[in-house]
Amino acid sequence: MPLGEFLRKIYERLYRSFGPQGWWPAETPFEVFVGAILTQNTAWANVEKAIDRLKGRGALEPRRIMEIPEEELQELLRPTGYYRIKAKRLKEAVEFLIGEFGGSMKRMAREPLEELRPKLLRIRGIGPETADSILLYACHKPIFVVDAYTKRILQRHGLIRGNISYDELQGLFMDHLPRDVDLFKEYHALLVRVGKTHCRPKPKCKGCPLEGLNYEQVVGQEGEEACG
DNA sequence: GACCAGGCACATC
DNA sequence: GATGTGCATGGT
Repeated sequence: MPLGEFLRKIYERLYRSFGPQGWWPAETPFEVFVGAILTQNTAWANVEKAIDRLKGRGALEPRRIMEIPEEELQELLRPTGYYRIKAKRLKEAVEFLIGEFGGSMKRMAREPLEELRPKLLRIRGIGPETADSILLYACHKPIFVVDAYTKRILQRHGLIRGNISYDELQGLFMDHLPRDVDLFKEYHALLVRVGKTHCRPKPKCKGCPLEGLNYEQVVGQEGEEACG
């Protein structure tokens, strides 16, 4: 079975089971920008607390972020963990946004993907997943977001080995699926959705919509350990 | 109390 | 290029 067909099969099962996820959970593109940084290795519930604190201060806009003293910003971000480093990272990222695009997410989104992605990656604190989250969910660019769940799920279902790189894994989706923004948004959100419920480090395969799906079996090779 | 969460930078081999 | 470590709170 071609890889693209298998990837579509996964998507179909997830979508049928969970429905549209409507990602990213944010009111504005700038909120996506901030959330993408704050959620690094952090439970989303804790990110929401920090976002609410920023909103409560009317601080969820580029220039206000820059005005807040760093120690104060640290306190606002405390619930997300890594709050000292995140306060610094957030300021650096917002500084870039203001310097490059006058603080306008709309203007940033007008920049072509091929030019914008390298610029984001040059910011300290923004790695591939954070950059791609911003590109896809705030700028609506056709790029696939890879995260820990993506890797774990595909590994458990026999598509990849554990030593695959971010770029390779991203290419796997982008080379075998139509480059459709809405599809990419929904697909990543669904992977996180199934990951949270079933594909933890300790698998909870009961009731998982992907149960029994294994690429190695499908293509008739020696079966690696399937999920379930 | 251990384990985990929608990573990333930096050092070292 | 692969591997190891620091960063830190809050939920299960």
